[in-house]
Amino acid sequence: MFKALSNPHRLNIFMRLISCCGAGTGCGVGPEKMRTCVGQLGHDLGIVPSTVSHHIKELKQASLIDIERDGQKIFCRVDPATLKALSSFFVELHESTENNSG
Amino acid sequence: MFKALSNPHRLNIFMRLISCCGAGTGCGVGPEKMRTCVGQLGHDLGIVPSTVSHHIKELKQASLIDIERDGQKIFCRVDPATLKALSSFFVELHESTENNSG
DNA sequence: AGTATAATTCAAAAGGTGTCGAATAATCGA
DNA sequence: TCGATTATTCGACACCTTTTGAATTATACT
Repeated sequence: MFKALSNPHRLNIFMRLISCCGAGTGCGVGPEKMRTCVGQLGHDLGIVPSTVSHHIKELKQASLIDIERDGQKIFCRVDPATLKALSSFFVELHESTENNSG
Repeated sequence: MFKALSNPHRLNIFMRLISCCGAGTGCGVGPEKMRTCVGQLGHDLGIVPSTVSHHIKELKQASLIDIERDGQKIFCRVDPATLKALSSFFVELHESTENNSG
């Protein structure tokens, strides 16, 4: 997961997905302005489709995002379970060190 | 920071520092069993000193750890501010998506 | 079927990363 | 100062990543 987030483009994609659509809602659901597809991500980030596709695959393999086809387009959303796990992971690390410092 | 944690050896070092010593206490303080130096990390992980040194530098540059010399040895500790920042970062991401899903 | 749109796969080039041994620097103890 | 211990720097090599264009696959529309 850290490896997936270590690339600036992938982190951008991840943050974009966080802000454009809730982790539980999924992209492609709701009005058009809440949708984000692979092509749109590439256009906004200034990278060609093949590169976006590669990064999307990496994020998916790391379980950071889910993908779903809707017609010709493929929509992405953050995986809520993974985000929650990441959050818990760091909270627990932080708490474990807080205990030792007092 | 994600780049620094993306390497298995560096993540191992980071986790070792988390568990062996509190982020606020620092290594090299307290009884010997709570100390962890560069050489010990290398011995436990099965990698040569030069490689450990390289990884330590990467972690330090990412502000994930602090280093401190104590005699011949160099002791490491987790940077508490960075760990707290990481924790807050994911907690906020998680909360922002929780709001959207309801 | 034929065309257009969207995304993936593939091969290749360019650059980055991880690893180690040898050499170097820093510290301690005698 | 000398030798031992500890860690860093450097050079080199192998491997991995990122990126792109061209070709391919999948879908939609007529």
